[in-house]
Amino acid sequence: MVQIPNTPTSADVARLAGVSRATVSYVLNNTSAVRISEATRRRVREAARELGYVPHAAARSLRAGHSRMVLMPAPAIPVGPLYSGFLSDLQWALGRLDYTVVQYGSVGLQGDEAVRAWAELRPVAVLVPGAGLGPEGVVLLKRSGTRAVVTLGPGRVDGAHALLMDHEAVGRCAGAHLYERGRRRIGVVVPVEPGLDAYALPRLAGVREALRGTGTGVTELPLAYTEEAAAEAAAGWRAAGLDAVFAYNDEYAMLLMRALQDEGLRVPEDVAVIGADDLMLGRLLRPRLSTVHIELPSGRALAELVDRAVRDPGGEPEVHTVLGATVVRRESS
Amino acid sequence: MVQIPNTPTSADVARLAGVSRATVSYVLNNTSAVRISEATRRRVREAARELGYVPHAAARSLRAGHSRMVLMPAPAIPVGPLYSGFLSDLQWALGRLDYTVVQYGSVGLQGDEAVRAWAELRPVAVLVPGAGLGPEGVVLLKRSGTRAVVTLGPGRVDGAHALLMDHEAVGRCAGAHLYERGRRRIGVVVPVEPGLDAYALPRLAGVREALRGTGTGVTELPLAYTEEAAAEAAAGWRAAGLDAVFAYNDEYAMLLMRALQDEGLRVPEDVAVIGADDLMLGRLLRPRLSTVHIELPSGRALAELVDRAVRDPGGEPEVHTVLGATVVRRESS
DNA sequence: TTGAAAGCGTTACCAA
DNA sequence: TTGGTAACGCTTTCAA
Repeated sequence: MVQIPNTPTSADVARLAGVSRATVSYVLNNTSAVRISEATRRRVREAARELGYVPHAAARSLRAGHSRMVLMPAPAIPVGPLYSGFLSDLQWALGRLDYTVVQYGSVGLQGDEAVRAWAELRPVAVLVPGAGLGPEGVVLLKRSGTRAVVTLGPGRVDGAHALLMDHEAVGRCAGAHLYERGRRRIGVVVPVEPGLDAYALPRLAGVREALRGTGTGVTELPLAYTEEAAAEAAAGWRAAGLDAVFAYNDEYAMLLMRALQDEGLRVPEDVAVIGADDLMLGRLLRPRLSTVHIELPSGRALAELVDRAVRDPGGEPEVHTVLGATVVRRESS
Repeated sequence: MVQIPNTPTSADVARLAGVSRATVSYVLNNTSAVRISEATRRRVREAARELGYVPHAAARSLRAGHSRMVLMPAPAIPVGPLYSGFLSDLQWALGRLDYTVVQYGSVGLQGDEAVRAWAELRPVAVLVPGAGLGPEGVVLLKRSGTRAVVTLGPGRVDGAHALLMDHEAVGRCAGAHLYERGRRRIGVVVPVEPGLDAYALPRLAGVREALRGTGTGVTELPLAYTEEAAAEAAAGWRAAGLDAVFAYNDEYAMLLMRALQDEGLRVPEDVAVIGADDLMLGRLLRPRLSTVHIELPSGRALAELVDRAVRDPGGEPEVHTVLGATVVRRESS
């Protein structure tokens, strides 16, 4: 008869090896404060291997009073290659520092509820992209033992470290560039898709700021990511009389540029188009798409910030302005 | 003097409310087997709120002997909108069933090591995309209490449930379509980027299968995702004499199509091009890009599979072939 | 060099 | 209606 195999515990390993649980712990954790004979070590390891023993992280961190888990809410919207690469880097760098990165699927959880769910896991650090965390959230996390809270997004939050992703700078770049190219009636695409406002509105504000006092008109253009919406926007273009558009990012730019061309407008003669994110695909269009190249912070730098913050939880919150924005002019502007 | 606030435990809540820890647990978990007076309930809740009490998930699952955590390794490569959407759906659907989805950052961990790291968290279920899990991994996970292991990828693994993503079908679709359009010398792009082989090779195999016995030549085309690589491939095109190409996906297709056009080749007259994934951007090209539309399983269906498997861990592994593939002919083929 | 035992925060059983 | 207590798996201090 087949025995349903119960999950082996360190006690099982101890029994099989003929030692105490303490000894098992010493051996498997290479505790240097205690000398264990080589023979015993082998017996223990062998027993662990034989049973397929895997330590229980919950029990361990319960006993230890802390974990090495860095928690991030999983992004709810599709992220581009830029951010994906950054995430991979970050995971790698934190892994090197012996942290474990875990993305928590918060889909469907609302602000405070989500924060409580994160806090239940007692992560040593929490990294929050975007703007979904308020000061109360930070307090709640710290109360439940989180040693470092880092936001990465447009604004800073009281009590948390911040990597300020200055999306206004993206808009400023684009706005200044279009102005310099002689454009004076500028449209700015603001996607209607939910969840993008956190980036789109600062970009719009950046354009406005760059053009303040120049007498240049800035028009907000809500746009859905569909061909129909783009065609509609293009159809009304001549009436609106815009001579340039900053299209939020390269994808919206490609969509809109095609619609404009189909409407018989010449790019860049009649209307200049610029995107953002410097996607490879933008170079393939004709005319080649101008874009704002965005430089994210290195994963290593962020990992080091996290590590510093964890080691000195009482320290002043660090605030870094990251995100380099530079115009890459191609042919569409 | 400011007291460094220790994380409040249920004992603290009990003390403040003047009741026992047991009562606190009853109230906060709405245990229906026990009747607690409304006055006590209020006192307990009030105390919990005041202290900012958040239960300790590790302690809870240690006591309970199980958790509701569904673990997935975090994808190491950028994923497109298709897969992102699927992930969001899945998280939402599992959330509805009261599971918590956690993506484990496995960057830098090798096969067995990664599996052990997952097992340490004692997830109730593990979902593994791709082909990184072997039968020993499944055994290890089950031994440490994982009630359901589901792979989602090209092949099945002993002991695990499988959602077979039949990428060969994608290739078969594309191959059959190109043949039907009269093409007889077909190239198939295989990205050189690491991590894509798991999808690219089955797609190639699918093309081969579709054309077996027809006397149609199938040529494997390694390609990097850069303009230079694409230009080089295009430069050698006439010599190779291929009259069609299935370009792995829409992004590689867009890249290659541009390079071919720049080389003076007419699409689709001289060479037919088809991609896969049905990205919006493919519709914006001229000629519009033909593609293989891929239908992933619904998040709800997978969530239900997971739930079934968790409830009946002894049951036979289910194997479902998912991933509907249909050709969307536009103008490039 | 090894073992016994305490305790981390919870919950569930059994008494009161 | 409420409280005491044991147990989950692990690490670590203290004692042998």
